[in-house]
Amino acid sequence: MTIKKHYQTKQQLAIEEYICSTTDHFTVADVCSHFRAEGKPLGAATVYRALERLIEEGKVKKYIIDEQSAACFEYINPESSCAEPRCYHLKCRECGRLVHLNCGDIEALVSHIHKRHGFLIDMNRTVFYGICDTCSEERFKS
Amino acid sequence: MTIKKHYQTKQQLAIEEYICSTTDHFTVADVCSHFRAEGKPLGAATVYRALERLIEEGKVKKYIIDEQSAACFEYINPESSCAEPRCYHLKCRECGRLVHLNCGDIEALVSHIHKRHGFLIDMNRTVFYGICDTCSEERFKS
DNA sequence: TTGCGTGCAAAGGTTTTGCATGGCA
DNA sequence: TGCCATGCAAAACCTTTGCACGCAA
Repeated sequence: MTIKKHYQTKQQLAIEEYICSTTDHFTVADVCSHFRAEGKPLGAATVYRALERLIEEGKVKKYIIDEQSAACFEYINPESSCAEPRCYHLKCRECGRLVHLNCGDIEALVSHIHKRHGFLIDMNRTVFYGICDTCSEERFKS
Repeated sequence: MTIKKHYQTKQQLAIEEYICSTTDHFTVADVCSHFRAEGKPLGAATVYRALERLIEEGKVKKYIIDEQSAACFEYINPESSCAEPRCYHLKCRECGRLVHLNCGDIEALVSHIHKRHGFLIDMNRTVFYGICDTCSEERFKS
């Protein structure tokens, strides 16, 4: 296996700059329409390929919200707590909020499952789905 | 809103009988090819519609494994362990295999995160991504 | 007889791939 | 100059929908 060279292109920089400016999650269609509106259209394939690379670099995460709508992506700020290896992600199904969690118990579980069940979980690719505290309080009120 | 009548057809009975016999998860394509092999082909639309109904009835669960492969379904035997909430899913990024895991430690973690971090994880929607034992052995060999 | 279910094909949407061209190093 | 990235279109894929026909009740 050979190491692939990585060229830095205008499109890639533009994409990264744009997604850095987003505070929320975005889809490939969002990125495309943003650049189309600026008169500098980008092919969807280019966006998919750029995001794929950013995912490998750990700068972007991909979320499956539901299987027949477009995938959601999110920029991971390298200076935020997410740059730490002990940062796990919880996604609220209700409000869509992404919660960061730093919890040693998760590491313990990953270790346990590796030793006892032979499966090595990659927490950078895994997202817990559920309901956040705010939304569960909302539910009780109504 | 009117209540819809529910006709019991041969196809629906056949589908339910087949998926009862599965111990694992299955896709719509699996169901179709099973009946095609038996010389009694079923339209995919029929299978989707039948499963949709079974989901409403609580007999089947649908898992989103990843957004561009087919959805996974699973029969919920009312008497089996899967009726319990202790059935978790691990997806191998290498071979794509979906592994079932029954591990009390996961429940403990879910409980811990709920109590200490206020987030209620829904394990029916959460899939752990990683590398399975078979694939990690393959890696060391090469 | 009523009206739901089926089956086929077509449409819908997202994502991937092929290939010629353009651009980075 | 070598090779990767881009862009366009086509393909691949899963899933839904429309419509005529069949079949359960």
